[in-house]
Amino acid sequence: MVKATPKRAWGEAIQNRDEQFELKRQVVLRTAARTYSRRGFYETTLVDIAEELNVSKPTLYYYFKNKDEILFECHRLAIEAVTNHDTPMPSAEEATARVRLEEFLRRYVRMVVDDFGTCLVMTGANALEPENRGEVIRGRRQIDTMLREILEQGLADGTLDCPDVKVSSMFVFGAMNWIPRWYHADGAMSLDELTDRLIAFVMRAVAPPRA
Amino acid sequence: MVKATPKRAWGEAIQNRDEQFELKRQVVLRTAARTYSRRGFYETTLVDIAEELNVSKPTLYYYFKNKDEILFECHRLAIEAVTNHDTPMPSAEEATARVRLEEFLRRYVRMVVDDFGTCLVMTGANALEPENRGEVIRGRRQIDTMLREILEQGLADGTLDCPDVKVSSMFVFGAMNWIPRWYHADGAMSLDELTDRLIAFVMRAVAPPRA
DNA sequence: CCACTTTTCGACCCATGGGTAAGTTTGTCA
DNA sequence: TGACAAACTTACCCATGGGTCGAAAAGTGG
Repeated sequence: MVKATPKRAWGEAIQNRDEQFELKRQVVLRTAARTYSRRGFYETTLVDIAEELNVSKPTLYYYFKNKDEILFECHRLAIEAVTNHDTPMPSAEEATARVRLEEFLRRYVRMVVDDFGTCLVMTGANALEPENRGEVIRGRRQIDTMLREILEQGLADGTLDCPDVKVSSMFVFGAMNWIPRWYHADGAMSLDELTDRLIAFVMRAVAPPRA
Repeated sequence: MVKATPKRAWGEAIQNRDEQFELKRQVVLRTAARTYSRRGFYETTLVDIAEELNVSKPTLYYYFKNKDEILFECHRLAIEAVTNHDTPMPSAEEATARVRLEEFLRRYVRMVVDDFGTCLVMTGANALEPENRGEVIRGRRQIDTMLREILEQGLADGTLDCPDVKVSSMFVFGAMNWIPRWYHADGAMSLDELTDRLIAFVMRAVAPPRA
Protein backbone atom coordinates (compact mmCIF):
# COMPACT_ATOMS: atom_id res chain seq x y z
CA MET A 1 0.00 0.00 0.00
CA VAL A 2 1.54 3.23 -1.11
CA LYS A 3 1.13 6.52 0.72
CA ALA A 4 -2.36 7.94 0.16
CA THR A 5 -1.08 11.46 -0.30
CA PRO A 6 2.20 10.98 -2.13
CA LYS A 7 3.44 14.16 -0.48
CA ARG A 8 3.05 15.84 -3.88
CA ALA A 9 6.21 17.86 -3.39
CA TRP A 10 5.96 21.39 -4.63
CA GLY A 11 9.38 21.37 -6.27
CA GLU A 12 10.77 18.01 -7.23
CA ALA A 13 14.25 17.55 -5.87
CA ILE A 14 16.56 16.98 -8.77
CA GLN A 15 18.57 20.14 -8.88
CA ASN A 16 21.09 21.34 -6.39
CA ARG A 17 20.02 23.57 -3.57
CA ASP A 18 20.35 26.96 -5.20
CA GLU A 19 18.37 25.87 -8.22
CA GLN A 20 15.83 24.25 -5.95
CA PHE A 21 15.46 27.44 -4.00
CA GLU A 22 14.99 29.53 -7.12
CA LEU A 23 12.54 27.01 -8.53
CA LYS A 24 10.35 27.07 -5.44
CA ARG A 25 10.45 30.83 -5.44
CA GLN A 26 9.02 30.76 -8.92
CA VAL A 27 6.30 28.33 -7.92
CA VAL A 28 5.29 30.58 -5.08
CA LEU A 29 5.16 33.54 -7.43
CA ARG A 30 3.01 31.78 -10.01
CA THR A 31 0.58 30.59 -7.38
CA ALA A 32 0.43 34.00 -5.77
CA ALA A 33 -0.09 35.73 -9.11
CA ARG A 34 -2.96 33.42 -9.97
CA THR A 35 -4.60 33.90 -6.60
CA TYR A 36 -4.08 37.66 -6.52
CA SER A 37 -5.64 37.83 -9.98
CA ARG A 38 -8.64 35.75 -9.12
CA ARG A 39 -9.47 36.98 -5.66
CA GLY A 40 -7.65 40.29 -5.61
CA PHE A 41 -4.61 41.26 -3.58
CA TYR A 42 -6.36 42.27 -0.40
CA GLU A 43 -8.80 39.39 -0.47
CA THR A 44 -5.89 36.99 -0.65
CA THR A 45 -4.21 36.04 2.61
CA LEU A 46 -0.79 34.53 2.83
CA VAL A 47 -2.41 31.44 4.29
CA ASP A 48 -4.45 31.11 1.10
CA ILE A 49 -1.29 30.99 -0.95
CA ALA A 50 0.44 28.71 1.50
CA GLU A 51 -2.44 26.24 1.55
CA GLU A 52 -2.52 26.09 -2.21
CA LEU A 53 1.09 24.92 -2.00
CA ASN A 54 0.51 22.52 0.92
CA VAL A 55 2.88 24.58 2.96
CA SER A 56 2.68 26.69 6.10
CA LYS A 57 2.69 30.47 6.12
CA PRO A 58 6.16 30.96 7.64
CA THR A 59 7.60 28.96 4.78
CA LEU A 60 6.67 31.78 2.45
CA TYR A 61 8.75 34.11 4.56
CA TYR A 62 11.71 31.87 3.97
CA TYR A 63 11.46 32.76 0.29
CA PHE A 64 10.19 36.32 0.47
CA LYS A 65 10.53 39.33 2.69
CA ASN A 66 6.82 40.04 2.90
CA LYS A 67 3.53 40.07 1.06
CA ASP A 68 4.39 43.20 -0.87
CA GLU A 69 7.59 41.75 -2.21
CA ILE A 70 5.67 38.82 -3.65
CA LEU A 71 3.34 41.17 -5.48
CA PHE A 72 6.24 43.30 -6.59
CA GLU A 73 8.08 40.35 -8.09
CA CYS A 74 4.94 39.36 -9.98
CA HIS A 75 4.68 42.85 -11.44
CA ARG A 76 8.36 42.90 -12.26
CA LEU A 77 8.21 39.60 -14.11
CA ALA A 78 5.19 40.73 -16.10
CA ILE A 79 6.83 43.96 -17.16
CA GLU A 80 10.07 42.23 -18.05
CA ALA A 81 8.20 39.83 -20.28
CA VAL A 82 7.52 42.81 -22.53
CA THR A 83 10.54 45.04 -22.05
CA ASN A 84 13.19 42.30 -21.97
CA HIS A 85 11.76 39.92 -24.53
CA ASP A 86 14.02 37.12 -25.80
CA THR A 87 14.00 38.51 -29.32
CA PRO A 88 14.11 42.31 -29.35
CA MET A 89 11.42 44.31 -31.11
CA PRO A 90 12.31 45.20 -34.70
CA SER A 91 13.58 48.74 -34.81
CA ALA A 92 11.98 51.56 -36.75
CA GLU A 93 14.64 51.11 -39.43
CA GLU A 94 13.91 47.43 -39.83
CA ALA A 95 10.14 47.49 -40.19
CA THR A 96 7.14 49.71 -40.86
CA ALA A 97 5.14 51.00 -37.94
CA ARG A 98 2.29 48.75 -38.97
CA VAL A 99 4.39 45.63 -38.69
CA ARG A 100 5.93 46.75 -35.45
CA LEU A 101 2.54 47.56 -33.98
CA GLU A 102 1.25 44.10 -34.76
CA GLU A 103 4.26 42.55 -33.10
CA PHE A 104 3.86 44.79 -30.06
CA LEU A 105 0.19 43.97 -29.67
CA ARG A 106 0.95 40.27 -29.99
CA ARG A 107 3.51 40.44 -27.23
CA TYR A 108 1.41 42.55 -24.95
CA VAL A 109 -1.66 40.36 -25.25
CA ARG A 110 0.44 37.32 -24.54
CA MET A 111 1.76 39.02 -21.44
CA VAL A 112 -1.60 40.18 -20.20
CA VAL A 113 -3.11 36.72 -20.47
CA ASP A 114 -0.31 35.14 -18.48
CA ASP A 115 -0.62 34.79 -14.70
CA PHE A 116 1.87 37.55 -13.98
CA GLY A 117 0.49 39.91 -16.57
CA THR A 118 -3.05 39.37 -15.36
CA CYS A 119 -1.86 40.08 -11.86
CA LEU A 120 -0.15 43.25 -13.01
CA VAL A 121 -3.27 44.54 -14.68
CA MET A 122 -5.81 43.44 -12.09
CA THR A 123 -4.07 44.59 -8.92
CA GLY A 124 -3.39 48.28 -8.80
CA ALA A 125 0.18 49.34 -8.22
CA ASN A 126 -1.01 51.39 -5.27
CA ALA A 127 -0.89 48.25 -3.18
CA LEU A 128 2.90 48.32 -3.39
CA GLU A 129 5.12 50.17 -0.96
CA PRO A 130 6.31 53.51 -2.38
CA GLU A 131 9.77 52.32 -3.26
CA ASN A 132 8.69 49.32 -5.33
CA ARG A 133 5.80 51.24 -6.76
CA GLY A 134 8.27 53.59 -8.36
CA GLU A 135 9.98 50.83 -10.28
CA VAL A 136 6.71 49.35 -11.47
CA ILE A 137 5.42 52.70 -12.64
CA ARG A 138 8.68 53.31 -14.45
CA GLY A 139 8.35 49.96 -16.19
CA ARG A 140 4.79 50.62 -17.25
CA ARG A 141 5.77 54.00 -18.55
CA GLN A 142 8.48 52.39 -20.59
CA ILE A 143 5.91 50.12 -22.20
CA ASP A 144 3.64 53.08 -22.79
CA THR A 145 6.45 54.79 -24.59
CA MET A 146 7.01 51.81 -26.84
CA LEU A 147 3.48 52.01 -28.19
CA ARG A 148 3.47 55.77 -28.52
CA GLU A 149 6.73 55.69 -30.39
CA ILE A 150 5.29 53.17 -32.83
CA LEU A 151 2.19 55.27 -33.41
CA GLU A 152 4.35 58.30 -34.06
CA GLN A 153 6.45 56.39 -36.50
CA GLY A 154 3.23 55.39 -38.21
CA LEU A 155 2.30 59.01 -38.60
CA ALA A 156 5.65 59.58 -40.28
CA ASP A 157 5.85 56.56 -42.54
CA GLY A 158 2.18 56.67 -43.39
CA THR A 159 1.33 53.13 -42.36
CA LEU A 160 -0.71 54.30 -39.40
CA ASP A 161 -2.83 57.31 -38.57
CA CYS A 162 -4.54 58.60 -35.49
CA PRO A 163 -5.58 62.07 -34.34
CA ASP A 164 -3.87 61.92 -30.95
CA VAL A 165 -1.06 59.50 -30.19
CA LYS A 166 -1.26 59.77 -26.40
CA VAL A 167 -4.97 59.28 -26.15
CA SER A 168 -5.13 56.56 -28.78
CA SER A 169 -2.44 54.58 -27.03
CA MET A 170 -4.43 54.77 -23.83
CA PHE A 171 -7.51 53.42 -25.57
CA VAL A 172 -5.48 50.56 -26.93
CA PHE A 173 -3.99 49.74 -23.55
CA GLY A 174 -7.44 49.92 -22.05
CA ALA A 175 -8.81 47.42 -24.52
CA MET A 176 -5.93 45.07 -23.77
CA ASN A 177 -5.72 45.52 -20.03
CA TRP A 178 -9.39 44.72 -19.76
CA ILE A 179 -8.99 41.35 -21.42
CA PRO A 180 -8.29 39.37 -18.24
CA ARG A 181 -11.62 40.50 -16.85
CA TRP A 182 -13.64 38.67 -19.46
CA TYR A 183 -11.43 36.32 -21.41
CA HIS A 184 -10.82 32.83 -20.10
CA ALA A 185 -8.37 30.61 -21.91
CA ASP A 186 -10.57 27.58 -21.39
CA GLY A 187 -13.48 29.14 -23.25
CA ALA A 188 -14.52 28.87 -26.85
CA MET A 189 -11.94 31.27 -28.21
CA SER A 190 -8.27 30.41 -28.40
CA LEU A 191 -5.55 32.83 -27.48
CA ASP A 192 -4.54 33.16 -31.11
CA GLU A 193 -8.07 34.01 -32.15
CA LEU A 194 -8.28 36.60 -29.42
CA THR A 195 -5.02 38.13 -30.51
CA ASP A 196 -6.13 38.26 -34.14
CA ARG A 197 -9.36 39.96 -33.19
CA LEU A 198 -7.53 42.51 -31.09
CA ILE A 199 -5.09 43.25 -33.86
CA ALA A 200 -7.89 43.62 -36.38
CA PHE A 201 -9.76 45.95 -34.05
CA VAL A 202 -6.80 48.17 -33.31
CA MET A 203 -5.56 48.20 -36.88
CA ARG A 204 -8.86 49.54 -38.11
CA ALA A 205 -8.88 52.19 -35.40
CA VAL A 206 -5.44 53.48 -36.28
CA ALA A 207 -5.32 52.69 -39.98
CA PRO A 208 -4.61 55.51 -42.40
CA PRO A 209 -7.68 56.90 -44.25
CA ARG A 210 -7.49 54.72 -47.38
CA ALA A 211 -5.34 51.63 -47.14
CA MET B 1 -13.83 86.62 17.55
CA VAL B 2 -15.72 84.10 15.50
CA LYS B 3 -15.13 80.38 15.68
CA ALA B 4 -11.91 79.48 13.88
CA THR B 5 -13.45 76.45 12.22
CA PRO B 6 -16.94 77.62 11.31
CA LYS B 7 -18.18 74.07 11.77
CA ARG B 8 -18.48 73.84 7.97
CA ALA B 9 -21.63 71.79 8.23
CA TRP B 10 -21.68 68.91 5.83
CA GLY B 11 -25.30 69.40 4.83
CA GLU B 12 -26.63 72.88 5.30
CA ALA B 13 -29.88 72.79 7.23
CA ILE B 14 -32.59 74.19 5.04
CA GLN B 15 -34.67 71.17 4.25
CA ASN B 16 -36.79 69.16 6.61
CA ARG B 17 -35.39 66.11 8.31
CA ASP B 18 -36.09 63.44 5.73
CA GLU B 19 -34.60 65.54 2.96
CA GLN B 20 -31.67 66.38 5.19
CA PHE B 21 -31.10 62.73 5.87
CA GLU B 22 -31.19 61.82 2.22
CA LEU B 23 -28.92 64.70 1.35
CA LYS B 24 -26.28 63.68 3.85
CA ARG B 25 -26.48 60.13 2.63
CA GLN B 26 -25.62 61.39 -0.81
CA VAL B 27 -22.71 63.41 0.51
CA VAL B 28 -21.34 60.35 2.25
CA LEU B 29 -21.67 58.35 -0.95
CA ARG B 30 -19.90 60.93 -3.11
CA THR B 31 -17.05 61.23 -0.64
CA ALA B 32 -16.76 57.48 -0.30
CA ALA B 33 -16.81 56.98 -4.07
CA ARG B 34 -14.05 59.51 -4.54
CA THR B 35 -11.92 57.97 -1.84
CA TYR B 36 -12.52 54.40 -2.93
CA SER B 37 -11.55 55.44 -6.44
CA ARG B 38 -8.38 57.20 -5.45
CA ARG B 39 -7.04 54.91 -2.76
CA GLY B 40 -8.91 51.72 -3.52
CA PHE B 41 -11.62 50.05 -1.49
CA TYR B 42 -9.40 48.09 0.86
CA GLU B 43 -6.92 50.90 1.35
CA THR B 44 -9.76 53.14 2.46
CA THR B 45 -10.87 52.90 6.07
CA LEU B 46 -14.18 54.15 7.33
CA VAL B 47 -12.26 56.61 9.46
CA ASP B 48 -10.75 58.06 6.28
CA ILE B 49 -14.20 58.75 4.92
CA ALA B 50 -15.46 60.03 8.24
CA GLU B 51 -12.55 62.43 8.66
CA GLU B 52 -13.07 63.83 5.20
CA LEU B 53 -16.57 64.74 6.35
CA ASN B 54 -15.48 66.04 9.78
CA VAL B 55 -17.55 63.36 11.38
CA SER B 56 -16.90 60.32 13.53
CA LYS B 57 -16.97 56.78 12.26
CA PRO B 58 -20.19 55.65 13.99
CA THR B 59 -22.02 58.47 12.26
CA LEU B 60 -21.53 56.61 9.01
CA TYR B 61 -23.34 53.67 10.57
CA TYR B 62 -26.26 55.93 11.22
CA TYR B 63 -26.64 56.32 7.47
CA PHE B 64 -25.47 52.93 6.25
CA LYS B 65 -25.52 49.34 7.38
CA ASN B 66 -21.84 48.73 6.75
CA LYS B 67 -18.88 49.41 4.52
CA ASP B 68 -20.12 47.08 1.81
CA GLU B 69 -23.45 48.80 1.56
CA ILE B 70 -21.71 52.09 0.89
CA LEU B 71 -19.77 50.55 -1.97
CA PHE B 72 -22.85 48.83 -3.26
CA GLU B 73 -24.83 52.07 -3.36
CA CYS B 74 -22.01 53.70 -5.31
CA HIS B 75 -22.09 50.92 -7.85
CA ARG B 76 -25.86 51.04 -8.06
CA LEU B 77 -25.90 54.77 -8.70
CA ALA B 78 -23.27 54.44 -11.40
CA ILE B 79 -25.15 51.72 -13.20
CA GLU B 80 -28.44 53.54 -12.93
CA ALA B 81 -26.87 56.60 -14.52
CA VAL B 82 -26.65 54.56 -17.70
CA THR B 83 -29.61 52.21 -17.52
CA ASN B 84 -32.14 54.70 -16.12
CA HIS B 85 -31.06 57.84 -17.92
CA ASP B 86 -33.41 60.83 -17.85
CA THR B 87 -33.97 60.68 -21.56
CA PRO B 88 -34.21 57.12 -22.84
CA MET B 89 -31.89 55.89 -25.56
CA PRO B 90 -33.36 56.23 -29.05
CA SER B 91 -34.73 52.89 -30.13
CA ALA B 92 -33.55 50.92 -33.13
CA GLU B 93 -36.58 52.17 -35.04
CA GLU B 94 -35.82 55.79 -34.30
CA ALA B 95 -32.16 55.95 -35.26
CA THR B 96 -29.38 54.16 -37.09
CA ALA B 97 -26.98 52.02 -35.13
CA ARG B 98 -24.26 54.56 -35.79
CA VAL B 99 -26.20 57.35 -34.17
CA ARG B 100 -27.24 55.18 -31.28
CA LEU B 101 -23.69 54.02 -30.73
CA GLU B 102 -22.46 57.56 -30.50
CA GLU B 103 -25.11 58.40 -27.96
CA PHE B 104 -24.31 55.31 -25.95
CA LEU B 105 -20.59 56.05 -25.89
CA ARG B 106 -21.27 59.60 -24.84
CA ARG B 107 -23.37 58.46 -21.92
CA TYR B 108 -21.00 55.77 -20.83
CA VAL B 109 -17.96 58.03 -20.87
CA ARG B 110 -19.84 60.60 -18.87
CA MET B 111 -20.71 57.93 -16.33
CA VAL B 112 -17.22 56.50 -16.11
CA VAL B 113 -15.68 59.91 -15.46
CA ASP B 114 -18.07 60.65 -12.63
CA ASP B 115 -17.16 59.74 -9.04
CA PHE B 116 -19.57 56.82 -8.91
CA GLY B 117 -18.67 55.50 -12.31
CA THR B 118 -14.99 55.71 -11.57
CA CYS B 119 -15.62 53.85 -8.36
CA LEU B 120 -17.58 51.18 -10.22
CA VAL B 121 -14.80 50.62 -12.69
CA MET B 122 -11.86 50.87 -10.32
CA THR B 123 -13.09 48.68 -7.48
CA GLY B 124 -13.83 45.15 -8.49
CA ALA B 125 -17.30 43.85 -7.72
CA ASN B 126 -15.69 40.98 -5.86
CA ALA B 127 -15.42 43.24 -2.85
CA LEU B 128 -19.19 43.12 -2.48
CA GLU B 129 -21.06 40.53 -0.48
CA PRO B 130 -22.54 37.82 -2.71
CA GLU B 131 -26.06 39.15 -2.60
CA ASN B 132 -25.24 42.68 -3.70
CA ARG B 133 -22.66 41.41 -6.13
CA GLY B 134 -25.43 39.67 -8.00
CA GLU B 135 -27.34 42.86 -8.59
CA VAL B 136 -24.26 44.75 -9.73
CA ILE B 137 -23.27 42.01 -12.13
CA ARG B 138 -26.80 41.95 -13.50
CA GLY B 139 -26.65 45.68 -14.05
CA ARG B 140 -23.33 45.52 -15.81
CA ARG B 141 -24.59 42.73 -18.01
CA GLN B 142 -27.55 44.87 -18.92
CA ILE B 143 -25.21 47.61 -20.08
CA ASP B 144 -23.14 45.07 -21.97
CA THR B 145 -26.25 43.98 -23.75
CA MET B 146 -27.08 47.52 -24.77
CA LEU B 147 -23.83 47.88 -26.64
CA ARG B 148 -23.97 44.44 -28.20
CA GLU B 149 -27.46 45.05 -29.40
CA ILE B 150 -26.37 48.27 -31.07
CA LEU B 151 -23.46 46.57 -32.79
CA GLU B 152 -25.78 43.87 -34.05
CA GLN B 153 -28.20 46.44 -35.36
CA GLY B 154 -25.25 48.02 -37.13
CA LEU B 155 -24.50 44.77 -38.84
CA ALA B 156 -28.09 44.69 -40.05
CA ASP B 157 -28.58 48.30 -41.11
CA GLY B 158 -25.09 48.57 -42.55
CA THR B 159 -23.98 51.59 -40.54
CA LEU B 160 -21.52 49.55 -38.51
CA ASP B 161 -19.41 46.49 -39.07
CA CYS B 162 -17.25 44.28 -36.90
CA PRO B 163 -16.13 40.67 -37.14
CA ASP B 164 -17.28 39.64 -33.66
CA VAL B 165 -19.85 41.60 -31.71
CA LYS B 166 -19.07 40.10 -28.32
CA VAL B 167 -15.36 40.58 -28.51
CA SER B 168 -15.54 44.01 -30.09
CA SER B 169 -17.86 45.24 -27.37
CA MET B 170 -15.39 44.05 -24.77
CA PHE B 171 -12.59 45.97 -26.42
CA VAL B 172 -14.73 49.08 -26.42
CA PHE B 173 -15.64 48.68 -22.78
CA GLY B 174 -12.01 48.11 -21.99
CA ALA B 175 -10.98 51.33 -23.67
CA MET B 176 -13.65 53.22 -21.73
CA ASN B 177 -13.27 51.54 -18.37
CA TRP B 178 -9.58 52.28 -18.44
CA ILE B 179 -10.14 56.02 -18.80
CA PRO B 180 -10.28 56.81 -15.08
CA ARG B 181 -6.80 55.38 -14.67
CA TRP B 182 -5.16 58.02 -16.81
CA TYR B 183 -7.60 60.83 -17.50
CA HIS B 184 -7.91 63.68 -15.03
CA ALA B 185 -10.54 66.28 -15.58
CA ASP B 186 -8.22 69.04 -14.43
CA GLY B 187 -5.71 68.25 -17.16
CA ALA B 188 -5.22 69.74 -20.57
CA MET B 189 -8.05 67.86 -22.22
CA SER B 190 -11.68 68.64 -21.54
CA LEU B 191 -14.29 65.98 -21.08
CA ASP B 192 -15.86 66.85 -24.39
CA GLU B 193 -12.58 66.48 -26.20
CA LEU B 194 -12.00 63.14 -24.56
CA THR B 195 -15.44 61.96 -25.56
CA ASP B 196 -14.91 63.08 -29.14
CA ARG B 197 -11.62 61.25 -29.34
CA LEU B 198 -13.16 58.10 -27.94
CA ILE B 199 -16.03 58.24 -30.38
CA ALA B 200 -13.67 58.82 -33.28
CA PHE B 201 -11.52 55.90 -32.19
CA VAL B 202 -14.39 53.48 -31.78
CA MET B 203 -16.17 54.60 -34.91
CA ARG B 204 -13.15 53.84 -37.02
CA ALA B 205 -12.78 50.46 -35.37
CA VAL B 206 -16.35 49.42 -36.09
CA ALA B 207 -17.03 51.40 -39.26
CA PRO B 208 -18.21 49.51 -42.32
CA PRO B 209 -15.52 48.87 -44.99
CA ARG B 210 -16.11 51.98 -47.14
CA ALA B 211 -18.04 54.80 -45.53
C1' DC C 1 26.17 8.02 12.67
C1' DC C 2 27.38 12.46 13.87
C1' DA C 3 27.81 17.41 13.34
C1' DC C 4 26.02 21.11 10.63
C1' DT C 5 23.08 23.60 7.36
C1' DT C 6 18.88 24.12 5.03
C1' DT C 7 14.02 23.98 5.13
C1' DT C 8 9.73 23.83 7.46
C1' DC C 9 6.34 24.35 11.05
C1' DG C 10 3.48 25.29 15.43
C1' DA C 11 2.60 28.82 18.36
C1' DC C 12 2.52 33.26 19.25
C1' DC C 13 2.40 38.61 18.92
C1' DC C 14 -0.04 42.70 17.80
C1' DA C 15 -1.60 46.56 14.80
C1' DT C 16 -5.42 47.43 12.05
C1' DG C 17 -9.94 48.35 11.12
C1' DG C 18 -14.91 46.90 10.86
C1' DG C 19 -18.51 47.00 13.84
C1' DT C 20 -21.29 47.97 18.43
C1' DA C 21 -23.08 49.81 23.00
C1' DA C 22 -24.46 53.34 25.57
C1' DG C 23 -24.51 57.80 26.51
C1' DT C 24 -24.48 63.03 25.15
C1' DT C 25 -25.71 66.86 22.36
C1' DT C 26 -28.97 69.04 19.23
C1' DG C 27 -33.17 70.07 17.38
C1' DT C 28 -38.39 70.02 17.41
C1' DC C 29 -42.79 70.56 18.99
C1' DA C 30 -46.24 70.71 22.48
C1' DT D 1 -39.26 74.57 29.16
C1' DG D 2 -39.73 70.01 29.35
C1' DA D 3 -40.29 65.62 26.88
C1' DC D 4 -38.99 62.96 23.02
C1' DA D 5 -36.68 61.78 18.95
C1' DA D 6 -32.91 62.61 15.80
C1' DA D 7 -28.00 63.08 15.18
C1' DC D 8 -23.67 62.33 16.72
C1' DT D 9 -19.69 60.85 19.76
C1' DT D 10 -16.53 58.47 22.99
C1' DA D 11 -14.97 54.28 24.29
C1' DC D 12 -14.82 49.83 23.54
C1' DC D 13 -14.89 44.85 21.44
C1' DC D 14 -12.78 41.44 18.64
C1' DA D 15 -11.82 38.82 14.33
C1' DT D 16 -8.53 39.00 10.87
C1' DG D 17 -4.23 38.59 8.99
C1' DG D 18 0.70 40.18 8.40
C1' DG D 19 4.75 39.14 10.54
C1' DT D 20 8.17 36.83 14.06
C1' DC D 21 10.46 33.30 17.19
C1' DG D 22 12.42 29.25 18.38
C1' DA D 23 12.45 24.71 17.75
C1' DA D 24 11.83 20.49 14.96
C1' DA D 25 12.50 17.86 10.50
C1' DA D 26 15.02 16.84 6.55
C1' DG D 27 18.80 16.77 3.88
C1' DT D 28 24.24 16.80 3.39
C1' DG D 29 28.97 15.78 3.96
C1' DG D 30 32.58 13.68 6.67
